[in-house]
Amino acid sequence: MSPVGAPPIADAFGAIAHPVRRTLVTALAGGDKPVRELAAVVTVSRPAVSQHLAVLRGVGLVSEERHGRERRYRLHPERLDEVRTWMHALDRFWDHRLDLLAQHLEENP
Amino acid sequence: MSPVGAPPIADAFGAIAHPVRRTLVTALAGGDKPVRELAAVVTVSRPAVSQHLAVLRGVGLVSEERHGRERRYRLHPERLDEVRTWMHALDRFWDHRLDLLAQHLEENP
DNA sequence: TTGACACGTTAGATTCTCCTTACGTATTAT
DNA sequence: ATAATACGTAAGGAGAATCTAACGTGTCAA
Repeated sequence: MSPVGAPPIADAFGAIAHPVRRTLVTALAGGDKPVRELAAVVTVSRPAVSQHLAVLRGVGLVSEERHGRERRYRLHPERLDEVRTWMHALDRFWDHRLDLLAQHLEENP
Repeated sequence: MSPVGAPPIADAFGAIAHPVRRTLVTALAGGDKPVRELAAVVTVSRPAVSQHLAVLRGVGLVSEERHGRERRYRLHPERLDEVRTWMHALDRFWDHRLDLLAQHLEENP
C-alpha cells in the first residue's frame, strides 16, 4: 500500500557517499576553485559536476561565490562535524567495551 | 547511449549513509546482538533490518555468527578507518591552508 | 555587435535503493 | 510429532540518484 523508495540526500553522510563528491570535496580542501577546474579532476561531464555541487550545497558543505563569469566554490568543513561526532560516539562505546573486557580478564585468571 | 543509474553500495561511506544502518551500527557498538534485538531499536520491519544487515555485511562492517536459532551480529569498527582516513586527510589539507593564511597575514601588515 | 566561454537547468533513460508482504528453512519448545 | 520462534530471501513496486545531451543565461573578448 505504501511502499517506500530511497531517501533523498539530506545530510553530510549522504553527501560524501558518492566517490565523485568526495573527490570534489578533497579538491576544494586545497582552496576555492571554479567549476571548470573541478570538472578537470573528475571523469564525469561538467553538468554532472554542477549537479554534484548542487547536492553538496544542499547540505551546506560548500557555498558558491560569483566572480565574473566563473563561480568559485568554497568548502565548509565544519559541516563534516556531524560525521566526526558520530564516529567519536562510536569510539567511546568501543573503548567502554574494551574496558569491560580488560576488567573481565583481570577478574578471571 | 550509455546513461547510468545510481551506484551500488560498495564501501563504508555508502553503508553509513542510511540513518537506519547508522542506528544498527551504533547498537552493535554496545555489544553483539541478535536480529530480534536490533529490530527492536528501529522503526522498519524485521526483513528490512535483515536487508540492511546484508548491506553492512557486504562491506565488511559486521559479521554474523550462528547461535542456535539466533544469529548474532558483530561490529568490525576497523572498517570505518576508510572514513577516518579520508577525514584526516581533509584535516591536513585544511590545516595547511590555515598555515598559509597565517604566513600571509604575518608578511602583510 | 558577435562570438567564445563558464555555468546552470531540463529532459529522458537507466539503475539502484528501500520498503512491505509472502514464503522457506532451521532450531527450540511442548 | 507439532507448534512456535528466529531468521533469510524472493517478489513487487515507488521513489530517488545519476548520467548525458540539449538548451538557456550571463560575462568577457575582439
